[in-house]
Amino acid sequence: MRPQSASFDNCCNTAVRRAARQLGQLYDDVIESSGLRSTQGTLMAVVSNAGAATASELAEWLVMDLSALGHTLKPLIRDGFLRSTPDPRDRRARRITLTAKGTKKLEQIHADWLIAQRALLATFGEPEAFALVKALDRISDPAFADKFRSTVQKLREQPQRKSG
Amino acid sequence: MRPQSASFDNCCNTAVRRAARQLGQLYDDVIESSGLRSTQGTLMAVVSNAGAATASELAEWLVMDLSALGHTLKPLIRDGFLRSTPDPRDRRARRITLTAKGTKKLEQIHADWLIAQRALLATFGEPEAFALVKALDRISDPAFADKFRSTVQKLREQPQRKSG
DNA sequence: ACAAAATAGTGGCATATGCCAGTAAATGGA
DNA sequence: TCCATTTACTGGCATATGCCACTATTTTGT
Repeated sequence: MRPQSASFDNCCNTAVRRAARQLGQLYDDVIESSGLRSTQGTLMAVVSNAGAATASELAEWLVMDLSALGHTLKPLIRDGFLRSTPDPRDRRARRITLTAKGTKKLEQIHADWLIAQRALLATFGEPEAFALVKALDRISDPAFADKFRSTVQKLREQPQRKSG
Repeated sequence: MRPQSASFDNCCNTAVRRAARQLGQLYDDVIESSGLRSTQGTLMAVVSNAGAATASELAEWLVMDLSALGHTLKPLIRDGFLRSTPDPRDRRARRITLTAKGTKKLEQIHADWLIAQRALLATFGEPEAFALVKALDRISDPAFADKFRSTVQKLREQPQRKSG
């Protein structure tokens, strides 16, 4: 099979999803002994880093739908790794924090993650890996989304204008 | 919030998943009028390109679990875009093909996808976009997965060896 | 102060994706 | 030929993720 239909060549969306599946499988295997998935590890790391953020804040950083985040938080709360406590100053909001159990689990995951990180740098190349993360972060930037959307808008208003 | 916990800095897995969500939302919006998601568009494009591949072959190219692929094929078959016919030469296998309806739908999606592709190249930069796809394709290559796994193995056998 | 609008979450439904167990068929020896 | 193994798929269960509708609060405009 050719790498991809000529008509849909170089589709960044296709490529990024496929790579996400590949990396997900590789990282899941590495942290397998923790009993958690790499997606859950990421979520706990972000929660830990944020300290006591609201679901909205976490969703924004993760570029994730708020309700989707709520769904993914559920098993982690159910299993005692995370806690969701009402914010006394805004009774609509809840603050997401790590429990003691969650903190310990995150440390365990971190040890395994280090292996994965070293393996990635060694097999993909350090500068290449850093450049890749940088490019991906640029795509995840809300400013990129804004620019993309307004460009789509413009392209739709004046269809394929002949150059020259 | 800092870009990410210092301890989990430059996690390629986290970055690629986040970018996948972002691009997914952007591309889904662009092809929204088709009634399909960009993941489904990708799947149909791959099926079209493959001609009459088995689920196993499609799953391999997509770096996707076979049963996961089976699940995602279901709604497209149910809605008449794809067809799954038994292979007479190997009665375990089934050949996945586009229906006439699916072919027409894919053409419609392609027109929208072209807009998204032009917008991506314009906002992210052409050389940067091509380089990104190339890097992602390298990660999706089975050879990369093999190298990664064997490196993990080695790192586990001889933990952080002091250099020098 | 009050009503309209914005914000924060939750629950339901649908697709996306993975693992495991089970079925069916083909393949590879002895 | 016959059985063990491998291959192709299917179904069940769980998480991942998004959209929409709904509830509860807070904020805003007058």
